[in-house]
Amino acid sequence: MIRLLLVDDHEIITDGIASLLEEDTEIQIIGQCASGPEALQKIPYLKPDVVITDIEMGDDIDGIELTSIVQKEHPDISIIILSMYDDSIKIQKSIEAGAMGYILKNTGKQELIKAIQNVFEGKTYFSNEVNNSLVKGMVQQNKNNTNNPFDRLTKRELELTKLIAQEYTNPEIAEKMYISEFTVKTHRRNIIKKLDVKSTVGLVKLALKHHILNE
Amino acid sequence: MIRLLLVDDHEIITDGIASLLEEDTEIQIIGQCASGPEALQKIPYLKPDVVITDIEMGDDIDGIELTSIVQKEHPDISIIILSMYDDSIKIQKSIEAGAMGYILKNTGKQELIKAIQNVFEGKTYFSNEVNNSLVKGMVQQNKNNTNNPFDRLTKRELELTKLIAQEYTNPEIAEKMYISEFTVKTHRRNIIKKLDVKSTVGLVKLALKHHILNE
DNA sequence: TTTTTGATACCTATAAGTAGGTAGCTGGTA
DNA sequence: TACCAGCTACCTACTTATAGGTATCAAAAA
Repeated sequence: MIRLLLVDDHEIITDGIASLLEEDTEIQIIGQCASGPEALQKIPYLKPDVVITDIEMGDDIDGIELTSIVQKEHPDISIIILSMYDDSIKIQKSIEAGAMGYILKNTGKQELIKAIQNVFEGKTYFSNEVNNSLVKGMVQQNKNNTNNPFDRLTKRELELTKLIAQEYTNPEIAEKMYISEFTVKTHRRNIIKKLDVKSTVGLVKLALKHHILNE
Repeated sequence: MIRLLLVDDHEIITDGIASLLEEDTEIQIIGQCASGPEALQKIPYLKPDVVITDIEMGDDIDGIELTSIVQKEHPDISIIILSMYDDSIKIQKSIEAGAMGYILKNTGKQELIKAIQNVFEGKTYFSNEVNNSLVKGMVQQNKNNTNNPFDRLTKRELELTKLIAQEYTNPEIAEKMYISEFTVKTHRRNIIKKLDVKSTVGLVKLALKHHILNE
């Protein structure tokens, strides 16, 4: 018997799902919440096995944040995102938040039940449609990254940037690159100017964003 | 007519594919290379539309690096990774490098042709099997991230970390948080000690890894 | 009530980073 | 041959960050 909690600010959705699943002998709807805060309040005593939540909700806590909090406080609860959107960024953020499944609101009853059963068993459930959107979005994100600012750097500048991003100090970098610390400082200045960042922090952020280290 | 270049250090693979596609009237094999460097040498004069490459090759340049270089120097060429491995990390790195497709070596002829046609048309092609591995891997990676070092920080420390990662200086942070610069410095020291990083660079790297900014 | 933790604030001292400037040498290109 | 970019190196000057230490107060927990 799977204890299922539904979270969506549209009652018609939670009612619809409840109605859809009412004949299922293995799934028991133990509650319906209209918001993230309400869900967080009720989870400790309702003790669901699986939570299905929408992303967009009217209050401060959206479904992704809810997922993150529930994951942290109740790691045994499996969470499925139920969304209208197959937006790749949202899918990625849901996974990062700890969701075990992501299905769309046009999903049929059979797939819904499959998703619930899968995550209850500790597996993941992402529909083919969601998978395709995710991958297409990742490829597109990468294309939007095509204009790589690090292409503006010379070979030595790029080498030096990698060492900065690996937490070496100027004296350490000087030693590794067989140059003087004066030269390191000059390169740093040129790099920061070329990349139009405020400081080393901005540089490191950009470097990680563009995967200049193979990590 | 799609001009196709094959890159794999196992001749039996490139021969096999060539043989498989020889009856296809829309695809022309214009070359077979046994290594990344060989491919990079030949691409400028062979001018393929599509490159199919393995990942693991004996020399310094693997298929992912090859993809990255080809993408940069010849952005009109579409690249498909052909691999034995459905390893999520490799799939992600392939996408980051610029691959438009990823198929496994157990792929049938029809799917191979579909992949080639798709990427030639500027679309992506990732098999369902690859998609599922990618998503499962991403979820698993996220689970491995569960032990979030930032859980060790207090509320104020976390708030201050976010401001550091947003490139604010100590005086700026002091002003934003209504505290003295001395206190900022003390917090910084405590944070760096708690997280066991070398410096601000390490802190920013960890912060980005754990998505503490909503970017 | 006592202890602990978190937040705040300050001291001294030093290292590291930032920012402006200058200049010479080498190799590649026009 | 002349020019340019990249690399290297140094100067002055200042800001910022790091690192060690100390201490008080308030709130929460034991």
